[in-house]
Amino acid sequence: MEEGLSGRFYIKTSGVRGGCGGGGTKCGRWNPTTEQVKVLTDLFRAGLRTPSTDQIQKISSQLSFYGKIESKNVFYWFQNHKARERQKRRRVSVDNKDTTIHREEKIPSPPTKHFAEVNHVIEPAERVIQTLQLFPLNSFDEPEPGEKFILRAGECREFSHVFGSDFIDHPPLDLRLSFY
Amino acid sequence: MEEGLSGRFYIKTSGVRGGCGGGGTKCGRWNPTTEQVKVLTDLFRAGLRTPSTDQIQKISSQLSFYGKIESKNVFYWFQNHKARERQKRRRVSVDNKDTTIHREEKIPSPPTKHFAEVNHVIEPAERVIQTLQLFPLNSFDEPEPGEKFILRAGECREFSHVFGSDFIDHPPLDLRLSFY
DNA sequence: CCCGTATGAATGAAGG
DNA sequence: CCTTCATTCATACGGG
Repeated sequence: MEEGLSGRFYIKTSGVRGGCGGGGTKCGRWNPTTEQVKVLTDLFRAGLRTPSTDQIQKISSQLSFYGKIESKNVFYWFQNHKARERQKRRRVSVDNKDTTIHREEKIPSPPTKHFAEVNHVIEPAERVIQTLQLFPLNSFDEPEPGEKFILRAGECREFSHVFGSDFIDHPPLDLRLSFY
Repeated sequence: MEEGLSGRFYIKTSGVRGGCGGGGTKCGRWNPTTEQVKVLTDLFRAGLRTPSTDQIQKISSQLSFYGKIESKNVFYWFQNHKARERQKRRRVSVDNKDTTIHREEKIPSPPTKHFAEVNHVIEPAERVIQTLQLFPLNSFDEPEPGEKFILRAGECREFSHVFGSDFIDHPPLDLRLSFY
């Protein structure tokens, strides 16, 4: 979607916050104008993926007409755009792969409060206990200071202890999540 | 990005918590069910901060049992959760240091070079109509499968067709961007 | 209804 | 090229 202007019509040319347009304001980060985005997108659509330094220069120059912009912005733009499209594609494709165990249509869970409702009821349907064997390997970043655990690659294959150690209200199974 | 997102007239779902899927309602954004949130939170508490693509897939699959969900939702969830925790932590520490004062000064990002900012400003004097003759040579990567065009070295010097092919609203010039 | 807050989503910028 | 961080935008909600 188009940045913050998705709906708002306020011109982004003049940065509201972090805007660089204002008199002598230093900008935190480039905020492309719609025109700039458009051109970049078109170029991308046309097939441009990794512009050379030269091209970046030119594009940047051209786009500077629409607003402040630096070469690196163009560089990053393509880099990000490409990477994200790829990632999106990756995720989507996998999502499509029906990895899901859609049993039946989700039962409309009416009660949805933030904290209340701790005890989730297991529907009288067939109950399936599936093991969430995530974390086959490196998966954890160092917890922020103060974190209780530090789980790292290969050290944990399940969250048995984790879930068991806390006041989890899931059925106290390892990282098994009971579905029904 | 382009995203078919109606930036404006979003027809957002009725807002049945976590029940976007039910009844064929179209949802604008994922609304996690309590169970989903719970599991995610637990995983987070357990120390998981940045799940790999793989893990994201698995988690997503598991959670899809509780309701509609895509991998990107999981991805974003962790991204946001981590960021916000950090942000909160930061706020706190700042608060401790200087209470009341809302620091507005945003130290312009440490001069992280990298790009020899060659950005030259186009003099308002000379009116130039520069042709974006990009792509003098290898500039395109193979488009992801599904890409419409495949422009390669030397094949295209301008994007006339590109721009002309769409509903561009720029002044309908080739890839010429008219500067004054 | 309007507003404040929590949080999903997007993306610029880096680092590796 | 990949992954991660910071920031910002857009909503969903609940309260007044």
